[in-house]
Amino acid sequence: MATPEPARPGFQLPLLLLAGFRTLIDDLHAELAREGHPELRPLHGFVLQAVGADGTTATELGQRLGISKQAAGKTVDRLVAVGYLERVDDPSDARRRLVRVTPRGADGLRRSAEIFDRLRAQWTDTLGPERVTALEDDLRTMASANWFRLDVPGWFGG
Amino acid sequence: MATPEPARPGFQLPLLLLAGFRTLIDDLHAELAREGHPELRPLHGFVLQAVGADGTTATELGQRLGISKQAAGKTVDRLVAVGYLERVDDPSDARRRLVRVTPRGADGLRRSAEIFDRLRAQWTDTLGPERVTALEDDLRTMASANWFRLDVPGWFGG
DNA sequence: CGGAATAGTAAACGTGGTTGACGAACGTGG
DNA sequence: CCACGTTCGTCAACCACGTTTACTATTCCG
Repeated sequence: MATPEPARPGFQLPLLLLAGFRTLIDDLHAELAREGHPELRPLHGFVLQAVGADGTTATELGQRLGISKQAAGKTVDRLVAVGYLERVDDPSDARRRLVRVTPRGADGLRRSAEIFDRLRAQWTDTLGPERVTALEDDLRTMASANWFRLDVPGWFGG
Repeated sequence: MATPEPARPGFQLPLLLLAGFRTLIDDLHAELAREGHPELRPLHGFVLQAVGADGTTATELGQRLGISKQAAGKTVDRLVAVGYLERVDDPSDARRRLVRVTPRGADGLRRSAEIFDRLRAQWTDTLGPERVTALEDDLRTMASANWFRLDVPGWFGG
């Protein structure tokens, strides 16, 4: 047992996927902080994206993100506190409280999209466009994506 | 503003990387639970891997994982509670408490490696071996991996 | 109109992190 | 040889993000 375990090939794939994701997210938020959005946390971009331009409710947001309505509500609370979301009463249903993106939230969302585009351009500059699209195609094939709805209205701007 | 935003290409890359990672991790833990390790949580495999065969201390574990020694200590507590790690006194330094993988922990680690190998084989069956190695190579190129030390002794069994 | 379904909130809890403080043990220089 | 500085572990308080259970208020519908 003094000899180290041999390297297992399967271990590297998840680590590399995670490292790639973390690299993109870390770069994104470093740049977002530089552009005036230091409070934006990694999850917030997904949430803002899931709220969408038309607004939504906490319950529907939870369904879109694959989390409970309570968790969605608490996340909305935090984003309201930092000024990226707002809650308004729904005049047509007194039970509902519409969640909407504020102008500041829309600015953060727009900048996030631009930064992600630039980061992807860095990947295509280094690897070549074909390699990046091949990588995306392969991940689309293998990632069952049953843990959240990629095709939900609001994701990727529809 | 009634028209939806056009789809931004940069948004998809991080989502796909995350989806790929989550798919692997979810499949791993579903299989681990089937094989007698339902308590093993996604992070635990990384921690067991980082402890390594020779054991380590909470402080060094924190450095390997890029987290504080307090966080590493609490994670070790949880893994001790479920029987995957043990703490023993260091006879050569009364301040230190060595953290070691128990036989049960070693079993979970071995099964994780085998399951990851099988999952990677599924990827090569679907995409072809060249595509998977190309994907890994490209991620190695782009993932700066400055958020944790991939080359630390203990990671990937050396 | 009354019961079922739905939206939101509240409370308690678990997990995984942080920072600050502190005692005990180590090691080294005067 | 001993006092001081460093290191290891832990405690406490806190935050982010998620869960389940329980509850109220409102709306929908037979």
